[in-house]
Amino acid sequence: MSSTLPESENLSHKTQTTTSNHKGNVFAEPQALTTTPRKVSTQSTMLTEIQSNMGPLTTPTKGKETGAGEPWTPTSNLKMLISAASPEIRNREKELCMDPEGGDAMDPELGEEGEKQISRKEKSLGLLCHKFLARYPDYPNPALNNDISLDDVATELNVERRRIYDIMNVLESLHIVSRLAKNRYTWHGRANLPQTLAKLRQVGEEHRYGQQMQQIRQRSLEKEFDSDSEEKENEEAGEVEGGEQGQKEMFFVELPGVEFKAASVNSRKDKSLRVMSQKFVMLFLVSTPRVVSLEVAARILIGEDQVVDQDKSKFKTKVRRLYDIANVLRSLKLIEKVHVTEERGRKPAFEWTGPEDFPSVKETTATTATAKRTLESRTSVDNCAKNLFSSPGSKRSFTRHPSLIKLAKSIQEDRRKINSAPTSPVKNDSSSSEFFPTKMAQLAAICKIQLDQQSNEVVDRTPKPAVTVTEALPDHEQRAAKKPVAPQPPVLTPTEPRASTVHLTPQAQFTPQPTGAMSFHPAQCSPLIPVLLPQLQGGGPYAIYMHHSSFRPHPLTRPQPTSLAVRSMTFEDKTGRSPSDVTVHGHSPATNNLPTSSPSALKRVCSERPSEESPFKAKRIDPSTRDTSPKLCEILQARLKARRGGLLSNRPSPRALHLDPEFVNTPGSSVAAAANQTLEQNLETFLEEEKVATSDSEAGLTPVRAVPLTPQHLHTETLIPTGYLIPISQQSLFSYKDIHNTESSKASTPTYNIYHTPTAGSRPPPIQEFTPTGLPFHRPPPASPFSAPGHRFHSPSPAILNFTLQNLGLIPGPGSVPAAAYSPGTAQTPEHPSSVPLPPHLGLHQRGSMVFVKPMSPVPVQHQMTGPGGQPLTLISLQQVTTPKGTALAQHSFFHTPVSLSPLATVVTTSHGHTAPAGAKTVYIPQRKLEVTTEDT
DNA sequence: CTCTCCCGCCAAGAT
DNA sequence: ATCTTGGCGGGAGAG
Repeated sequence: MSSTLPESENLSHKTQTTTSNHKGNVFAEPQALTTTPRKVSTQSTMLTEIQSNMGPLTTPTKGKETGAGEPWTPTSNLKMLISAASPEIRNREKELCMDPEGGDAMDPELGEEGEKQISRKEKSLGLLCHKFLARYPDYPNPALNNDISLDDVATELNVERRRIYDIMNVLESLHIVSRLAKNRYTWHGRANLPQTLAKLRQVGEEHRYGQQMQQIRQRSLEKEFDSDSEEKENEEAGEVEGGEQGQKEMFFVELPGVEFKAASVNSRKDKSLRVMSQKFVMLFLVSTPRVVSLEVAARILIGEDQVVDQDKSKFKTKVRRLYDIANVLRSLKLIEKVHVTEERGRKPAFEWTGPEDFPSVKETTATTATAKRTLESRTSVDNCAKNLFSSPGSKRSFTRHPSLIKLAKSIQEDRRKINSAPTSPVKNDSSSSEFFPTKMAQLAAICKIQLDQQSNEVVDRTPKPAVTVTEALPDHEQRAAKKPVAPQPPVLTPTEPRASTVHLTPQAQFTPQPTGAMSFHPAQCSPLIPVLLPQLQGGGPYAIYMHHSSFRPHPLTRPQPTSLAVRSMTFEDKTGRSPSDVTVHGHSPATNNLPTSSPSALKRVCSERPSEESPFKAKRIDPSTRDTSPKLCEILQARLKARRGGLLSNRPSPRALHLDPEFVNTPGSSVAAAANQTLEQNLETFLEEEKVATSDSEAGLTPVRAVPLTPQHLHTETLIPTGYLIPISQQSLFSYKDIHNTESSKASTPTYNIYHTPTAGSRPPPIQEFTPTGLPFHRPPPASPFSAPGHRFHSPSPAILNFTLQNLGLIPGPGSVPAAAYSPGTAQTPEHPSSVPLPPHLGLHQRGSMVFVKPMSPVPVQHQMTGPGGQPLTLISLQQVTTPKGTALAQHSFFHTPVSLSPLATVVTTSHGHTAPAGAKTVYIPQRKLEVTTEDT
């Protein structure tokens, strides 16, 4: 109420008389209207809208305000709500992570205070971004259409379009969204983030940003000494860096595999925001302390151009932009503001709080190499497609045209098919992977997230050691605490204002650093919780990218695995024992792995840094590529796709959607079917495994399965578990990892983990602790050596054991259905008895059926979803129980398909370092399956 | 004061 | 020509 409104605003307000048009599609915000018509509120909103009037017709253009009958903008409510929330809260949110609950604010009618003070903060880009992010899940189900309409968003959030562009540009730079067409963007969420970061890091290294930063820092010091405040200077220094020269300007870095965002790149010389944002992120990724001061960043960013002049103005402008970017990144929780106290004083800076892991560069490179190969082989067609879309530089003309994009996609598909051809050895080209990887990644991510969430509760991020950070910390801590579990976020329709607040909650969940944070957690909490996590490494798609720049000759020579090991399982111990038909192709030395990670953290658990993994992945990939498996995958994939398309319509409920539809649908796929039959036998074994797994899941154990895959394959994965979460104990995971890394690495053994669904209960962290021994099953008695104390992770998951045993023949096997019986889970789960919602029976016995959990997105993604209630869909919908077949298939596919590891896998793998004495533990699991695949074919 | 960074003009491109 | 994107920098709020 206070009168003090910014005058301008008041003035500006125009009535938004424009009520009239709204295009239909826009959904209106339901709610709306709040009582308070506050003029105040109106202010900004209206502005934007006005012009729009004209637009109505053809394009949906800006909507005017939602028409709804009320003139008042619905959004205004939002604002009000927000403002209503106490400022402190708001701040807190901003600073803290997201916050969870948040809910407070809303109800009050708020009418009262209204917007009154809309302090600048309320309008901050960061807050806006938050609101924006709250509307979409971090890991959206790829199946859904995750389109974002700028108009709608602008309307709903009640901001000018201009502001949305700022956000979108940054998000696009991280591949969180990609531009589809004119007013449309597609939401990818964080699924691609790991890849993107890996890529950016790589590029950053190539550009030697680290060095440049160093130089700049030094320079500045020198200057100081000198006395200067002025800047005279030497550009030379800048030039020296030279890094720039090389690249001159870098273009927008894309993830080829992922989607081509081709369109996006376009025009406007890609100067700014987008590129700037990427560079900025790169700085963090390459700088050792992970802290980058604004000044340094600005300098580097300016760099290319004329370092020389360094006008103050230019600098200033750059800084402004950096703030804009930083605000968005902050909302993403990738960075946090801090102050660096340097010699002279404290300077504003930002610290990276995002994921550290993600596939290391190496991987990337490896990938790259692979890609190269691929390229070589690639057909011209491919190239064309790629070039058109991927490379920014060239072809701008096409860029935005939607039709082209489609064309390109179709081409790629074709290509894919071609590749799949048996003969072609090569294959995997990045491009083909396109979405799939993404999807996979997403799925994986989802799982991961859930895990994270669970783990998070307790955890916090470790304090960062170095950096002199003076401020902010407190908040962070709090934020760390974010909400643990799932919440049920009230799902609101996006439109709703209130919702926004609410949304936060959900977001929080997601956000909580699924990606990055993890690293931290481990350190602290590790003891109890398993955090595990996963880093997502790669999100799967590693293989994909190709960088122009990066081609390096890395010939990775890897032995190709002749065998197709499709999946390998590992189980502990028994080193030799594993029936390996799996091929272990030589293990690579896997040397790397250095954990950059915190030394301190070490807890064994934590230890695993993803980075290490990289090697593995690469290897895995390779094999897979070569292997037949890819083919299968492709085929399946193709089918799936086809099917998917059809199916989509079918899907019953939205929830189902969340899960991967494809997955569900699968049954239909002829291929799969065929496979089934043939496979069945084999499958059964698998099934059992599964069952076990399931049961385990409850228990908390995770069985792992690995399958090699190439990115392309990934999509196949889709089949897999996307939605499917099963609880697992982390420990088991780790152990697997270890195993893998050592030897199996090469053999691609992806593992997949099962997580519990959140709903399922939050399983308490402690669970991990229990050793598998509890299991009903026995472990293989003999070999227990692995159990040796040293290993950090003790026992392998029972499931695995079972599996192996079965294979070995020790256990009865498939025939008996025992899964349920086995279900170790029951026995084990100590903790949350109650929690378990999905009891064994569900998962377990339905063989086919899997438990699906809704992926996290509480948020109603698309408007469409509202339904199920805002509730997060909880859980589990069993999938189609009805369709038995389908389910069955699904499973099969599940097994068969080479799974990508993607993030999940990575997770698993991580721990190398720790692994104890290596040799002993590693166990390989036999994978049988390839056969299956082969058969199919 | 400095740090942040909102606002929105207005141009470049797309249509 | 209109609309969409988005560079850019004035200038004001926050600290």
